Amino acid sequence: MDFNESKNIFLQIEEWLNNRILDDKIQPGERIPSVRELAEEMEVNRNTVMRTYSTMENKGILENKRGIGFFVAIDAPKIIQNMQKTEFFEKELPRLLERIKLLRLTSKDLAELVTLIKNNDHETQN
Amino acid sequence: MDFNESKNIFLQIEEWLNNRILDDKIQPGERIPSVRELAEEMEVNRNTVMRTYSTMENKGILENKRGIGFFVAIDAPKIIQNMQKTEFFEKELPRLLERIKLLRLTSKDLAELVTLIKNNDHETQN
DNA sequence: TATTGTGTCATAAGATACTATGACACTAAA
DNA sequence: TTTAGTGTCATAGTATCTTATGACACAATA
Repeated sequence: MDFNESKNIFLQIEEWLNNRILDDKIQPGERIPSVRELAEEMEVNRNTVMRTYSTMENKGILENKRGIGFFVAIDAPKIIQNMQKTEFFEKELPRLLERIKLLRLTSKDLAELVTLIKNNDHETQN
Repeated sequence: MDFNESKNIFLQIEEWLNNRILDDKIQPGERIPSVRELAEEMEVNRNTVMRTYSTMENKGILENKRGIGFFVAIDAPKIIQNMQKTEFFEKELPRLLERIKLLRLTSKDLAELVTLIKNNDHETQN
């Protein structure tokens, strides 16, 4: 995995895992790779992965069975979604709006955005 | 200034300065606060500010006159805009699209975005 | 010239992230 | 019971960011 130099690795792994859960690539109740496995796969130290798993366990996203492994909590998707939605509207969106203003982005740039979001309307009730 | 814990301080200062330049709060040719001044104002070490100024000088955003101070380069806004536009379309936008998909954002959430961008159309030729 | 404010450089120290490694407790399965 | 795979903990070392501080060269000004 290629990591962003300006952000902690264990946080980037958490983000990666969160996205996989939200995207149903890992499902609630399912077991995730062991600390050692993921560490080797990502070419990272055991302790770094351990730190990711621990923080996610504290947030209720992961559950742990000693001697067996880590599992995705049943309501993990909901927890992640709530967390990220808050983060999105309170920090990322304001930052995005500011960026759009400063960079003078136009409707042409917006096209792809709109069509994508329209599709979400059809899937969910609003 | 309140810094984000998960990102280097000297980078956050750079981002802050870039935004002020793009927003015309600091204009090309204008002198910016001295290393010591900004360090004190932001409650940060001199060397940290120095690092920010140095990296920005290497990018051509700032110019330096020894014994006098740092100045905003004439074409600083253009340089910053090019850099950020690239960054935006190659990294932030893909990340945003992914986030929208995962969080199932709807048109209601999009409203503010659209109106803002429409305004940019009136100001710029496209 | 003397003073003050610039940037610049060097050194040391602290904090934190990450790595490397070993050892131990627990669980499942041969 | 033995073995292999889990998580867990402790220790030490490395790298990087940040701080703290002093000293020096340069420029503007009284």
